[in-house]
Formats: sequence, structure tokens, C-alpha cells
Amino acid sequence: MYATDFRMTHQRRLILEELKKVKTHPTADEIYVIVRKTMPRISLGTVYRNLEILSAMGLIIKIEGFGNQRRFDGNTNKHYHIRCIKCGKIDDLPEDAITNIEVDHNKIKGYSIYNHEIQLSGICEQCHNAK
Amino acid sequence: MYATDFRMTHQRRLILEELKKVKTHPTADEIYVIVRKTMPRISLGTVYRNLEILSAMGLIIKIEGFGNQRRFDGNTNKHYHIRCIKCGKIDDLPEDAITNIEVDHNKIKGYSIYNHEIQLSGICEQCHNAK
DNA sequence: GTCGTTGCAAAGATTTTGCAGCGGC
DNA sequence: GCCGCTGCAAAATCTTTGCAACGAC
Repeated sequence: MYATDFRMTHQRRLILEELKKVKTHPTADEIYVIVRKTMPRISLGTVYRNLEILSAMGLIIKIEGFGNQRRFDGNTNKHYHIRCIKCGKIDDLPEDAITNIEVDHNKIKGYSIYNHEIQLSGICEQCHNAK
Repeated sequence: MYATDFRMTHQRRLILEELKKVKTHPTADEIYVIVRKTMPRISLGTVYRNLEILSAMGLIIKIEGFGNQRRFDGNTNKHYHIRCIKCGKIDDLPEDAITNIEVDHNKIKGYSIYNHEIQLSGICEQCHNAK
């Protein structure tokens, strides 16, 4: 699938840096637009490949499950997301918004659990006001 | 987007019935394969349109966020899912597997919350044994 | 009879991939 | 210098849509 040793190319570093800079949760195409300002000849395929590799390396987070388009998050601290069902915007939840969750591994027979994701959905302030 | 009155066509009813029958969480394409056994001339576009409408009607659940492909669930009771990261299979979690979750709406500024989803990931028994 | 729905096929959207040359280490 | 990586372009995958005929109510 991937190589076992990775090289930090200019393209890879730029994608990583730009993703760490923004507070949004951009799609591959949005990242493509951003990095082309610095590196106009970069290809969309390279962006896709590097996002995949960076998330496999644990340097960024791949967000699937909000609409059809994959999104990426430069913040690798464990946190949850909320999505506006009108405009599709994704925001981070404050750390203390969800508490007390308990996952009983014994109740889930046959699986070894690796991770859990929580995704809220609602309507954001702008969309509420625009209504 | 959709019409305001819906007609229960043969195609729509069949898709709904087959989805209620299975315990899996099929993709549109898998449902297409199933319903063609009964209705060979049904088109994939019809399957997509009806799955969209049925989920808008609340008769089925649309599952996004596990891999790239949309899946559907005939079980409309509130429940969570777990996905095997090796084979992609999705199972329902037992009701009591996740407890005590508290969402503090006041901590989430600007949003009115409509829903929350929880998705676990892990390795299923078959994949664990196959290793 | 009205108008929502269908099958078909083409288009759209997103993501992946083959390849030859390039460039990190 | 090796071998992972890139740009390019084509292909693959998944989903949506225009249209004329059809069928539910």
C-alpha cells in the first residue's frame, strides 16, 4: 500500500503546514487551491496521495462521514466535530461539551475496539440567522 | 428537492421491504443487486432516488462516514454502529454498549443541536482470526 | 387527468492510478 | 544511486440528472 519509509518532500511539507495553519476542515480540493498559491504546479493527485499518507502517519486526521466529501483536520488532538446541516460547515467541539461517555468493551462481542468518533449535527448561527 | 406527496410505487416498496429484511448495512449497489432478483428491469438510478427519499421520509437510515460509500439501514431505532477497519463490515452495537453520554448544549455555542452519531471502529472476529 | 416516478443513458463529482522522469536521503 | 515521489492524464468509482413514457391516486 504505502512505502515503509517516507520522505519529507516540499509538496508534503507544504500540505502539512497549510493544514496546520487553518482552523477549518478543508476538502482535498480546497487544500489544492491553497497550496497552489505557493506551488502552482502541484497536482491534485499529489495532494490526494499526501493527505492519505499524512493521515496514515498520524500527522493529520481524515474525516469521513459528513456528507460525501472527505475532509482533513490538522489538529490531531482527540476532539469531536459538529456539522451544520444547512451549509455543511464543520466546527470543533469544545473538549468539555461531551462528557461521561462509557464504552463497555465486553458488551461488544467479537470486536477489538480501536477508536470511536462522535459527530453532532445541527444548525449554525449564520444559517439560523439567515433563515 | 423532493415532491411533497409521495407515492408508494412497486419499486419503492420493494426497496424498503428488502432493506427491512436484511441485518446488514448494504450500499446502494448491493440493494440494486438484491431487488433485481424480484424486479430485473429496475434501474440503479431508481434505487438511489428511492433510498434518498425513504431516508428523508424517516423510513430508513442513511449511514455516511464509514469509508467512501454510503450505506443504508432498515432499522430506524436509535442505535450506533461499529465498523471493521480490515473488511469494512458494519455491525449494530448493543443498546447498552455505550452509556452515560452527556452532551452539554450550552457548551456548544452558536449551534442548535439536532442529532448525534457515534461510530466505533475495530477489528472483527473473522479478520482477527484470519490474521 | 395530474403529476410524481421510472428506465435509460449520459453527465457530474470525487478519488485513484500508470508511467516516465525527478529528487530526497 | 536507490527507490519513493511528482506531474500529468486517463481511468475508476460512486452518485446525480435530463427526458420521454408510465402509473399511482
